[in-house]
Amino acid sequence: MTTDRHRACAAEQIFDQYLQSTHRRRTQERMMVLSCSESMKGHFTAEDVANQLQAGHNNVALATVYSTLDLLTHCGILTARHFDSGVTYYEKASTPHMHLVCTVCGKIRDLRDASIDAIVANRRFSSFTPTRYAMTVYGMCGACAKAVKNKSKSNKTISKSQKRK
Amino acid sequence: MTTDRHRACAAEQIFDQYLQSTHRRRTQERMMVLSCSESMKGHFTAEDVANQLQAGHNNVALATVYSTLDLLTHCGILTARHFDSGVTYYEKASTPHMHLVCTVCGKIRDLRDASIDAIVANRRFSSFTPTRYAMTVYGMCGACAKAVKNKSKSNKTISKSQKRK
DNA sequence: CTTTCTGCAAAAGCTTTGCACTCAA
DNA sequence: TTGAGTGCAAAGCTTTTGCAGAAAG
Repeated sequence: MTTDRHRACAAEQIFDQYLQSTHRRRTQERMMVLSCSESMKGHFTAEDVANQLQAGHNNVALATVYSTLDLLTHCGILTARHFDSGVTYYEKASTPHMHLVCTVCGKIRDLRDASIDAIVANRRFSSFTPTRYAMTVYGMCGACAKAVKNKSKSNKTISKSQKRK
Repeated sequence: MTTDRHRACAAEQIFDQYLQSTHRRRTQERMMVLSCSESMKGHFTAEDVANQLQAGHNNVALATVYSTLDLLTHCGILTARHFDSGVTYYEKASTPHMHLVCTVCGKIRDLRDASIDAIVANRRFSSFTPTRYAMTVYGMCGACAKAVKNKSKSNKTISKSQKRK
């Protein structure tokens, strides 16, 4: 709670400064997209943000959401991710970590592993200079494994909200 | 050379058997997409295949290319990859490996690292059961680093053929 | 012959762009 | 006041779908 609020506060300061230094305007829409992003749990899409804002009767055009998410990514508040679909997912920027993606229900879990970080940091890639890595492990989450075991006769129990494309 | 031809031969056998066992037809178009894929170096897109076939006066509709690449992926001849764009890249299936992607010119390099394989194979992910991983390291390739160093005044030397989206 | 596959074109899904109007500075 | 930002709609790109005609078995 407190941590989240602190983070949101810090994010606003970072964004303010970014807007100032790049001579952009501090519009209501941009601030709404920021606060909505900060309120999101885990991974979300541009459409998720637009929908959530709409639900709160704070309509912001999808095009504006996209452009603001782009700004938030550029100033380091968000990180953009691409998994096995054409959709761009955003998440609050944090320390490097890998993602566990369930290929059945689509759920995405974050997982930190120091040994991966160490490999990227210490390995030599000959003339290639690394700046960041994306590590995704695909498989089946516990819930889906249980569902498969329990009900092997009724096929496909994909929770609609999780399935994309 | 010889290895490539052997591989292509094996791929044709695998595909033939896959088509038979799934009661699909062995059409000229499917075989053309297969042989074109086998002749490709590194990573390629559906459009690359369609263009190459067209160049050889063997037109195959893009929709057919997509559907065949999908079959080839399902029977294990190709692997589909998604980097930081909405485009699907294909490559000949092989042992697990990571990708080095240059964020300047877009070049993709394969790199095998046993320690990554070992981490995924031996690590416990609590209730999550892994089936495969995708590890991508983003950064700058040697050629681009050199270009930046030599010509810091002339900006942007992105080779058109490599740049996507 | 029968049924699947292809080609073409149209549609779909995500994202970007163009333009007149709005509003932050 | 004024030019950057917004909303809306239209376009762009990659990928998928529908359907009449082609061809594999």
